[in-house]
Amino acid sequence: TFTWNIMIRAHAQNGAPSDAIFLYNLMLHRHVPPDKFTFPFVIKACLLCHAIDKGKEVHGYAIKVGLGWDFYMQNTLMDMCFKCGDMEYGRKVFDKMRVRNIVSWTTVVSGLVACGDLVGAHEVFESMSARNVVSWTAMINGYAKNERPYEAFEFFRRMQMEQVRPNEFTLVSLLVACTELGSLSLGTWIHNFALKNGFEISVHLGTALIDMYSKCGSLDDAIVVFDKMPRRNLATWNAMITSLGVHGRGREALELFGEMEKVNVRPDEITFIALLCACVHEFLVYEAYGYFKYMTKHYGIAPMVEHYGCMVEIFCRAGMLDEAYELVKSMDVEPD
RNA sequence: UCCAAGAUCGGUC
Repeated sequence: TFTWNIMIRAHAQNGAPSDAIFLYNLMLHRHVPPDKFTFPFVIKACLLCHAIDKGKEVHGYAIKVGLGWDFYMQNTLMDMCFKCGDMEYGRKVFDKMRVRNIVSWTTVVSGLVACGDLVGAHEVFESMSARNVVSWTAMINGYAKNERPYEAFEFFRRMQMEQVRPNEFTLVSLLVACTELGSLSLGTWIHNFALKNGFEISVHLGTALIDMYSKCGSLDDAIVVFDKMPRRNLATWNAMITSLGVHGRGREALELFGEMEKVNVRPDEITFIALLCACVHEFLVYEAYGYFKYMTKHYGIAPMVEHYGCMVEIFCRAGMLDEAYELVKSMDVEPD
């Protein structure tokens, strides 16, 4: 059973959730008894496959073998229900739980947030007897993502009054709220707060800072953050390239792309949207077409409607209406 | 061996 668990977990966590479910089926077929560790892995795999019915079936089986009481299994099941959009069933599982821990409550809060039910999430949140940093961050993130930045900060204030220390996730959510507000001063305050409290400028925090500074109008601060970051990932590079392009520094955006390739970060479709946008701003028709072709030829990325949109725009601005029309006719995606 | 929260995807309308 131990070995089966390891294998199921490995597949569930490495982008092969259907193989994990297959292994589970095989396990039962060979009469290997699953234990309490098996079920959360399998249900997680069901979540990743959006196989909500299979997840419910696994749950039923867990109950049958007497493991229906397990926190981990029940919490994972709830998480699956909410993330697959089945709010009612998620709540039903929660209501039926005889004992709940803080993770159960927080899972419901973040599940309702994921379903867009901020009112319901808030209600559950207020009825919690204890809240940790994850519970608070789930609410803050919900408000930040749903264009309610003031409430995000109101919860942050309450959280501090209750002496709960924010973590990196909290700060990233607050930066999203700052970006929403367009408030450079508040964003800078969060940045200083992070530095004062000993937070490393990690990949996530750094990328959120670059995005915030750029969208709040301070490209220079974004560049400083980018240059200081000890580690960067694809998203970091995309954020910086996008920012340069948006601020009319398209040439530098293209140069930065060259650096990105030099350090062997593989660009994605978003990188090329950023590059084509940079070309649009600088009227670089020839370069844009070069990148458009290069994207597919060198990286095997199929152009999306956004890429075509950039190309059409740049052709039109250059007065090359025939080229624009030809391109639209050749599209293999639906025009928007 | 197990559970919950986070970032980049433009301009325009």
